[in-house]
Amino acid sequence: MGSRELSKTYEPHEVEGRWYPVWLEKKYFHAEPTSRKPSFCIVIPPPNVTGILHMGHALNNTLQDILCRYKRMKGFNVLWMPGTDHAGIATQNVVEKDLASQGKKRQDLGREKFVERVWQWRQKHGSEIINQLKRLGASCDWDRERFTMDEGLSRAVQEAFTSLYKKGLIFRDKYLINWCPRCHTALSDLEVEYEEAKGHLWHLRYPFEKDPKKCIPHKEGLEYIIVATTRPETMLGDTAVAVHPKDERYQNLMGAFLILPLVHRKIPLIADYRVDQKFGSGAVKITPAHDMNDFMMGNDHKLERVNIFTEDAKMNENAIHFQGMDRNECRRKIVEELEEKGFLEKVEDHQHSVGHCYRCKTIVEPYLSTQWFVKVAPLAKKAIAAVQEASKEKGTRFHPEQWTKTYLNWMENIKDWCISRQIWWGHRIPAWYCEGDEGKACLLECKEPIVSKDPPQKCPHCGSKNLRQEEDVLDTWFSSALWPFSTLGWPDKTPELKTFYPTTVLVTGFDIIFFWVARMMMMGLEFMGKVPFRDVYIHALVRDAEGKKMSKSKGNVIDPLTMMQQYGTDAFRFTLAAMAAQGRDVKLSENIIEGYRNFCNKIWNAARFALMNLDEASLKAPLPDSKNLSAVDQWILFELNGTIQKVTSAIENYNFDVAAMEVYQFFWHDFCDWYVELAKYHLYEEEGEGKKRTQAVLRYVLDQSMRLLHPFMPFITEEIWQRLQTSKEKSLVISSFPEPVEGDFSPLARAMEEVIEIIDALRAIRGENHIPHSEKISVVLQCPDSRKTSSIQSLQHYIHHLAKVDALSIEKPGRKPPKSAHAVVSGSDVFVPLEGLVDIEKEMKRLDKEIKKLEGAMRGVDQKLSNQNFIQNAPDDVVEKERAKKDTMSAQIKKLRETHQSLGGNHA
RNA sequence: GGGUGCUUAGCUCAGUGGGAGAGCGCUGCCCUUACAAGGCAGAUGUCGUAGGUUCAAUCCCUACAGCACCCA
Repeated sequence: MGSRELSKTYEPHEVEGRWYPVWLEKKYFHAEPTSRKPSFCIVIPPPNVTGILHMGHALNNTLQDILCRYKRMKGFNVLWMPGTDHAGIATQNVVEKDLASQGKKRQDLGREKFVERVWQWRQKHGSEIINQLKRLGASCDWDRERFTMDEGLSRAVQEAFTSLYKKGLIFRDKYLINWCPRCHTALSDLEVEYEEAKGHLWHLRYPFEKDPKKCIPHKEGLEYIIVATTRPETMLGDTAVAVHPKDERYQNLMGAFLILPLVHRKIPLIADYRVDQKFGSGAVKITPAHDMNDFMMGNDHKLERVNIFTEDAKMNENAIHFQGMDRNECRRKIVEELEEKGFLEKVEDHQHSVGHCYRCKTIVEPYLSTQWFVKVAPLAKKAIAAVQEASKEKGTRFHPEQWTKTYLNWMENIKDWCISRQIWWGHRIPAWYCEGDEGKACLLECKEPIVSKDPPQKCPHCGSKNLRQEEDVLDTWFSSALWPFSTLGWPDKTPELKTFYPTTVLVTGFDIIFFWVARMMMMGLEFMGKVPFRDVYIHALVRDAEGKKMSKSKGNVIDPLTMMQQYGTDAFRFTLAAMAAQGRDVKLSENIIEGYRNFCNKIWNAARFALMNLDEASLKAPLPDSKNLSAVDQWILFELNGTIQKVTSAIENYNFDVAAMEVYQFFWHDFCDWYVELAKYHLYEEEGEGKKRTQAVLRYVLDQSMRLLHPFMPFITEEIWQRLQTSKEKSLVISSFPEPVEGDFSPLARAMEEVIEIIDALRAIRGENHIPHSEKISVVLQCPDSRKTSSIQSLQHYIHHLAKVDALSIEKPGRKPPKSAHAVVSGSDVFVPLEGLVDIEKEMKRLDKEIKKLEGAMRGVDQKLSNQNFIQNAPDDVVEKERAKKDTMSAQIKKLRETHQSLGGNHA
């Protein structure tokens, strides 16, 4: 860092490798609960331990990092709690796949060896995504990194489970659950993804029982009833046919019996209000063991449940001669046989949605089995209230607010949560079953599971030591639900919990509001008595340029690591922030990132310019007292102050895109386009005070800009900022965020605005008349206001400098200079004599266009002012504004017309 | 079937009850000693359609169309 000079072009890699190790070494990201600063805490949405960084992570963590870095600079004790999630099914699948490549199955290893193997896998691959987050610049407190399967978090899981069980909020029951026949486990309702699929609707004939003693007489000729189904193979498990009780077609048939084809089981025709009369024939087959609606009807009508599948979704012993077949094969065979025997009425095409496992995409099977459930209704009640009654002081608020509805709607219709999984990788359920001692009968109570944090020594009922632990593990989301407090040390009463709970804000995507946010709300309120976070910021999902979800199979994945490699991390992060408009998808394409890479280059070169023009003395110089500052200095400080305010309020309100755009606009278009160009006059043309003052302001504004940009672009800003430093502060990470400079800069800033306007007008004349840059022009300014005249006079060197003017005369309004281009700005007239310079025709065209534009605007204003209702009803200031507008415009039009005429035009 | 959101410049998207914006792209000029990954200038919009509220609607309300997503 010896040299302050910067290389000619911005090379992100040189900069980005340098600073992160320093930040870590100095422990800038570490938070202590004993700090006296106000606390700010975010818990990271833990990525899957086996995962690699994708665009979703990149966006999610960039936004969190912006908040954390901003708050750190604002003087908060910032804890960004990092960690990873054990991702039960996903991780088990990955390791199983690895085993399969060696021709082995997990069963070959046995549970213990297999779990050991998964731990090895984690050891090897678990740090990959963490390193990628570091590459992104994430300012997490890595000393506190947690994993959902580590010891402390496992203890939290056991504590939570036993506590909920004791309260009756966890129970075990035989129920119809979603079963993945490939993963071999139960799934919660949320873990099933529905997809529209083209299928068929088979209309089957179910004949009535002929035995008159057991059969109510029915309409002549009606010997069978038609039922429609999308899954004909499930007919093997039918135990009834249901119709709507008011369906006229079946009125005299209620209570009749049917004979199930092929199986020859006698099943009743029942009446139930849940049947849709309009669907098919109005009669539906009821398969309580394989359909959720049928299951509920079966319960109410006390129907038998006949399971026809094995755990692999193959046909079991109840499937007569179809036993052993795969469910798809069975479907084909059964349809064939039904048709052969005359039971098939017809087949229609049918669109319906089919549930798939969210981990392996296999079609899930509604399956009857004994599982553990969380009774969520009582927990949801509090979680609803905490959001509904949220205020500044308590509860949880969603940003953008619209997500509140989504959350509440789901919470209010919540169903019990199936939490047991038949896999090996995860938190094994802390429940034991008494197997009883040999030759001794067990007590009835022994059938109850023994739920305990520590392994029980003996059965509390019969004293048997022959106990068997529950084989099932818990849904990964069960441990994730505890994340905001388990990571802070719960169930122990730690200082961390006291200082950082409730956490300040959760940043996540809308796809896991139900999976995760809702469940954390319930568990946080249950175990901590307080909401887990005060704010929830929901960001968009990253999609490709066409708005499609990125997926490997579609091949439209943009890899964040490639983008960082190619354009630099800072540019990439800034892109994500700039595109993170609330409530929208982020449509990402490479050329946008490229654009922000160019912005980085601009920053780099502006800094390069500054460093080339600053010496050691000016680097140490404080910002001069405001009364000593020039108009251009005051103007840039005025703009800086506005930018600081806008950026601050935008970040505070999670408007990351607004914050990014504001600072972009300021740095490029105010600082680089104008201030730097104007400053060159002082730096190149002056010596002494004027130059020194300009150097000090240049350094100050650049320094402040680096601070404003740092939360978005941590690396390049640190690099530049360090080179501006002479002592004191050690790192931008722990420096202070800008506050507006004190002083009223608006009068001189406004004077400067007028000068800028004049320069703009001259540039437009030059540009449209194609007067080359090398050609100097003479300018006549006519200004009726004497104060304005003197202010322009004192600032005229800027006009000379930026508009390449050689002769500038400032006079009272009078005779128009002949053969001149003419523009009207804020009350002054700008003339550029054109004789010998350009074709007069061009200038006439330009004037004509300008006049037409003004006339168009004038018409609108006139329309309003001639409307009596407008004059009467509109607020006075609005009317006044319109009047002033009209005056200015008509004066401008008049002047421009005159000039047009004087050049030979024929304007009336 | 229920719900939520979207429709603004060629593209991607901001935005507001009183004169339509940005980035990219496009056109012209310029290698002006920080930057050609740049500078200066310029062109482009019945703000989805039809009604309504209002002095005033791109913005608020209603209906419709199209698109996206969530839930069943």
